Amino acid sequence: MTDSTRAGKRERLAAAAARVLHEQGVEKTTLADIARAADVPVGNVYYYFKTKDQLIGAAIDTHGRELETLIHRLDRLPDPRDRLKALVGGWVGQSDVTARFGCPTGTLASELDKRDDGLDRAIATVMGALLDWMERQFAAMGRADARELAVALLAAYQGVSLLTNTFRDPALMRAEGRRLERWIDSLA
Amino acid sequence: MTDSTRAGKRERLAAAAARVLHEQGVEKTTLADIARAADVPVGNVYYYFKTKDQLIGAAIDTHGRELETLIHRLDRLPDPRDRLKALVGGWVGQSDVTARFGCPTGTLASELDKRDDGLDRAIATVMGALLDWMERQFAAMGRADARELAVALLAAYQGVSLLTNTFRDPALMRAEGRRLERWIDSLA
DNA sequence: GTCTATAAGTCGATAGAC
DNA sequence: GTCTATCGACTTATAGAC
Repeated sequence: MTDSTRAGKRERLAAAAARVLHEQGVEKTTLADIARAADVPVGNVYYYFKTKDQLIGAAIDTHGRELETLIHRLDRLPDPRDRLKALVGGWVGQSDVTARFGCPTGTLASELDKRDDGLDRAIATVMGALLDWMERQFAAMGRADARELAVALLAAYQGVSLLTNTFRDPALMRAEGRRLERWIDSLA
Repeated sequence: MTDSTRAGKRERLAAAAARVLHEQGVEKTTLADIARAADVPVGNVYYYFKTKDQLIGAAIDTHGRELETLIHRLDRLPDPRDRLKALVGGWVGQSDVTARFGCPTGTLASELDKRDDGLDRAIATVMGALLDWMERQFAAMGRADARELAVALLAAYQGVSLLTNTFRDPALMRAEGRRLERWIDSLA
């Protein structure tokens, strides 16, 4: 089998893992679940990943790259205020998925914290990259308290994602999105 | 064995479950872990609870009663604004525990959502009771948008709890607490 | 390189001794 | 009523056939 096919299966497994881990949670997801979603035989997973942890790590990397792609798209907007509001708009656009499964990054971070492996540091790095980007936008708006505002905005999203998921009500996310856009506009 | 001792063991199991489930997470916690924490023989757990789910349900009830006790204490304060700020102050006081294990209610809600049983509705009820109480405080302050403000405040706490836990940094919770107190004061 | 069969271990739950 | 011994199901991981 050629290297390209081999790489294809590896990537398929990582992408399927990212999706299934979000929907079912880390502990409830078996390697069989991921293998089925990726259309790869169960026992064959270990040819590509030595342990389940390594596969989870690959899923985190995949998720991190998707988040980077989103950030690069937002960077095309000239005004940092518009970039932040576009980010909020993207969250609101995902409110139905969030009501069912929660925020992909947040639920993963919450679950991985309870495990002994070092994977919680990997998801913290992904979340830290988003936080740093948000801080740069607030700084470009001339705010001296950019870091604190970035934490507040990301926390507002993570929190309303949890409530949206707990009460299974996408309207919570939509209302909070409107409130956050007004808040961004109100900042000097 | 008398009924009082039996009730004592039941309550000890439920209280130990609430504590261990918060620290280790639902899926990582075995019945042996809970039995050990409650100082009850492992197999004997099934005399008091028919299934693991029933024991988790009892832990949720215990947690809900603790939250009710807190709310009753806050209700003694005459000003609704002071009640909300005292609630925030309580969150900040728990920032070290939150950095290690996250918010007890939030992590439980996030984990139970991934399970098939109906326990996610039970924790949603607990969280809904807190949300309703917060709404009443904002309404007493004369706010027509009391519900939306209650969602925003609870979301801010849940979100910063997740960030505090992910980055293992209690200072995040303390800074957000100060910001939220200023925000409450700023409301008409 | 790819996949099947199975080993090894864990956990929830039960049967039955005391 | 209390507790021990153990069953049965499930999951990760490996050995080895093709």
